Amino acid sequence: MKNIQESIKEILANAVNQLYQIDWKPMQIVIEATSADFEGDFTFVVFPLLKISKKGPEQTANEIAEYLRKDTTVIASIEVVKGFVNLTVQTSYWTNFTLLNAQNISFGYSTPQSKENVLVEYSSPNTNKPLHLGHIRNNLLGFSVIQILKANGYHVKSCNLINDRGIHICKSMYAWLQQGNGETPASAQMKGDHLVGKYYVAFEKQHKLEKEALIQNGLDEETASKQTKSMLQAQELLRKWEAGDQATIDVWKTMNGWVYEGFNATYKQLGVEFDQYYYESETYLLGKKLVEEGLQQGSFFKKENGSVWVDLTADGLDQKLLLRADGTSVYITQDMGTAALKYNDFKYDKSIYVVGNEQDYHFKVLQLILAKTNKPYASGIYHLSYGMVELPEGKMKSREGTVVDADDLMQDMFDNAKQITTDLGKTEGLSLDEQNQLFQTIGLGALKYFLLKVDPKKKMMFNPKESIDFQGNTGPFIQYTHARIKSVLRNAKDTSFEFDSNQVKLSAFEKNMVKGLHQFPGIVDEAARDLSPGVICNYCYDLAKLFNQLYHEHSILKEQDENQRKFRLILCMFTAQVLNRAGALLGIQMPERM
RNA sequence: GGUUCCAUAGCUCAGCUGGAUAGAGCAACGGUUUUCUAAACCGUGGGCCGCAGGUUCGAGUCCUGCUGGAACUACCA
Repeated sequence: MKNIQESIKEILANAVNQLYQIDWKPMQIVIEATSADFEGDFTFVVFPLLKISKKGPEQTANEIAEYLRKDTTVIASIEVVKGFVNLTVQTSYWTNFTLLNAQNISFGYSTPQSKENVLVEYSSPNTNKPLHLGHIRNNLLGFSVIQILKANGYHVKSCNLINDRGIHICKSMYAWLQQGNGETPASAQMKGDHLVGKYYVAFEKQHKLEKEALIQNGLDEETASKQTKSMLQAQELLRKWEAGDQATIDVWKTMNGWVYEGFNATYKQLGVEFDQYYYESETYLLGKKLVEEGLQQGSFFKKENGSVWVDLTADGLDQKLLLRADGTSVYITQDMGTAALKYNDFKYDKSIYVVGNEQDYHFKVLQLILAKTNKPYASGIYHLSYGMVELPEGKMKSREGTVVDADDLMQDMFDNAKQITTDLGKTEGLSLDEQNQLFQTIGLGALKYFLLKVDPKKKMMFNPKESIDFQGNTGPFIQYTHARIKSVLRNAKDTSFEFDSNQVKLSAFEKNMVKGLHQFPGIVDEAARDLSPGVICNYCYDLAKLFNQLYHEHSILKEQDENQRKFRLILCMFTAQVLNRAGALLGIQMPERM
């Protein structure tokens, strides 16, 4: 069945061509959903036509309306308001649409894996400290974007690049060696990532003390920062690591192992996963090799001290360092290596990096370098840049302890969900396991919706003092709507859907509901185009709102008219289905009851 | 200094490629349950859409300038 928008465009193109002797294709006709304040389903704006019609807006609109009224097979009625032609579609279209799609579980989704190969890299943590709220935004965004792309028919794989190497982990290692007394996650009764994070903080504390002492002795801050005993020792560990010193590598492996265990627990709770892991310790050497190649091709150049650079002044940027004078690699070197490795593994058409907007410059540089060295995958890389999560006092900073820990936050959400659910007396009849499952679902639903509803590009505010809402435009509101529908469906005795759909009359509420459901495929498409889960969130909220209005205005199970009652039940099924599918795109589960 | 991004109700945010009287939630106040889940529904108040120009039949949306904020501009990752 052709979709209704296309049909209307055809009809309009036909009308306009006949009336004004032009040759417009249906493609050129723009229609939009009629504003709620007016009668109609779709609206055609005539202003762009005025130069051709050579008449006023109202007169032109009336001429078109007059022409369209001759054929009522698709369009039932037309109303003209100033330059706007408001079209009302035949009711049978809406009822048929509902019957056809209510039980179609792939409604809104494209044929699987018919489009390009896309690789999405997300999460990409450092291994010296636990995950925080910023990482949660990253993880949820990455996961959701993957689901959205899959729903649109892309062949998608995910990966996580672990920054397991570098001065940051050496800092934790040094502090642990100095102060740890062999402490382990088991002995400390602490998640491994938190334990390693504890030593990172300990390092920073000691480093700060030593730095202040050096400043007292007359050194400037920058020099002092480099000259503390802690920092020199951490640097020494990094050198030993690069030289392959066994004892150092053993400590490194052990501590990273603790961190991975901790990360995996957090990932599992968040519900995110990865097809493939990459480790910086395994990609940076390849990066170095690529720099050497580029040097020989003449894409890069060497300075007197032996450091290697790329000149991007022609592209409006500066010169950028690729290898230090001592031959060690920098961040971009490693990313060149990873890009090559990823392409080799996945042969992607598009490679999406879910990384914060503080690295906009970095990715601009990376893309230019890949293009300069004629890599076939240069044009396919795309930086999905998202804004920082800020606290009322500003940006989160690990070393200053102003971070909202991921595990703590999830625990808070769980506790809040438990509190509210218990207060509302909704734990009755549920086993302890079922209760915990429910608190988890609701708590995470609130958190995920809270983070995903904001446009990814924009920075967002989180105030730890004000807990995340469970009412209004929130995840639990949508989950509640789903549970409410499921409750109605459970109570429905007559589940046969044999009835005369021609007898169904659509009230304003029912029609709004159907129109809302009708939008879903377009929304899924839009979310993929913009790589924005927020689009899905807004849609879920609107749809849930529409259902609650309908629910309040109409009785479903007690409706006397059998045709009408059965149609409403179908609408319920359809709505629950779409909420469920839309929730899946966000990683939000829809409970059967709550 | 340079580059990029942002600015909408007291607060947190929507507003699709320019379209009709700028919308939600929270917070405040008031109402709705003998009836399918009240985590709901309805209502009231609250806006020079940062400022000034420009393009257009039409600008929160596009262009220019200005003000305010953020990030980047490291031989850190």
